[in-house]
Amino acid sequence: MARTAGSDGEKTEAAIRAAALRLMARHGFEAVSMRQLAAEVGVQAAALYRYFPTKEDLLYTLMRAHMEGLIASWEAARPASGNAAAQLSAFVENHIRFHVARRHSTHVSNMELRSLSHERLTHILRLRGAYEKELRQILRSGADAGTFHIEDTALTAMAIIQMITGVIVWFRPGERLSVEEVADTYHTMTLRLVGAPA
Amino acid sequence: MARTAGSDGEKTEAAIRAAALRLMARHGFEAVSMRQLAAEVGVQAAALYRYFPTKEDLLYTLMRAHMEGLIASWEAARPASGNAAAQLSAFVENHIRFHVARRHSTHVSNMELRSLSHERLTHILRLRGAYEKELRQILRSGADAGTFHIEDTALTAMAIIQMITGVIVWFRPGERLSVEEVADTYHTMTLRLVGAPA
DNA sequence: GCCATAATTAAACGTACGTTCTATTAATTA
DNA sequence: TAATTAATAGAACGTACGTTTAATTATGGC
Repeated sequence: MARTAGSDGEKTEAAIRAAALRLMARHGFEAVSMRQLAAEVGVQAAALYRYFPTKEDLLYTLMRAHMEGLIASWEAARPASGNAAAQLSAFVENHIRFHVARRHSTHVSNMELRSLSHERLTHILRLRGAYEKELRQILRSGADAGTFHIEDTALTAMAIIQMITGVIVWFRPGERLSVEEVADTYHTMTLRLVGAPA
Repeated sequence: MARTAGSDGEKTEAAIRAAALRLMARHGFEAVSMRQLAAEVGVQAAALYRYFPTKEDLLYTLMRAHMEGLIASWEAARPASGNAAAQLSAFVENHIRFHVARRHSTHVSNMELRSLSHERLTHILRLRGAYEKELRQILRSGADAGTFHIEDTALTAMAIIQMITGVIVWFRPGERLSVEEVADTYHTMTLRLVGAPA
């Protein structure tokens, strides 16, 4: 056999991406073979190479899409003006909503950095750094205005990011709490964490 | 060649453990081959099988040691009495000190759970659950006493654990901040997070 | 209906993997 | 010093990996 009836490049590529995220989130990048991925898509392994030149290219594409999506999401959600507390609330809410809606992608992006080449790792880390800088700026502006009480901006930013990213480790949609409730509680905790008045 | 001059089982096993933690923390469990590990130890791959029957056994041994060490460390550090705030401070400080002192072990224990068999995964998660329960009890007692203001105990416990475990992602000893300063700042942030009075 | 091209299969390549087997040497005990 | 045991080396086994090559079939424009 060769080309199959109804085959379509765009659909196949999308199916590969989705299957890769699903499998890699569960088993890890190294543990997922190209044959296993192809089987999940319903295709032969060689067909994957029409869309991604190497396995690492596939990983890099997925990670870049995740980070660029996160940054774009924040740019769309960021309040045009408003005080630091409002900006921080928007940041926390956007972060949690984005990650909960993309569990697989988040797991892959957080766990598989070490499988990237140095060059590509650097690029992904640059994107991540730009995103985290947004949070540091919010914290600094709140501290300057006297709204927040912060000992160390960089350290507090890392603490907040780790706290709110960690949601996806335990959160399961459809269980005890809804995304809204979770986001709301984290938002409250974050504001207390930075010493903002209730 | 066969047995080498000065070879000693205890030393070799300790060397294997240390090398495994170092390599697996950097490259991940799946990416480290038994031959690579053996080379790091200065031994042939077959020699590893005298100490660990399979690669997964090695991982399990390392993870169990990490979790049991963490629990033992907390049991030794836990204040015999004292209010919830003091207990929480001790918990945060112990957690950060323990993990910073065991960077490699922590990375492996946090990242490689999916490489364990179901049975062994369950056992490690049980240990982790027991440890986290300690924190939830502290939070609950503080909330009951009116010292803490907590919306959701389980959620707050996860948020705190993720925040303080995340230290090892960015902390590098010998740089800008000392472990003492980091632990101190996290301790302050944690108390604010649970609404404890300054 | 023909032709260019897009999409895919089937088979193969070389390599590396986890693990096992057997032989060999060092240390320990008697 | 002889016998026993502990610790390792070296080679091999079967399997699975990422990737490449060549052939084959479906699709869409004329």
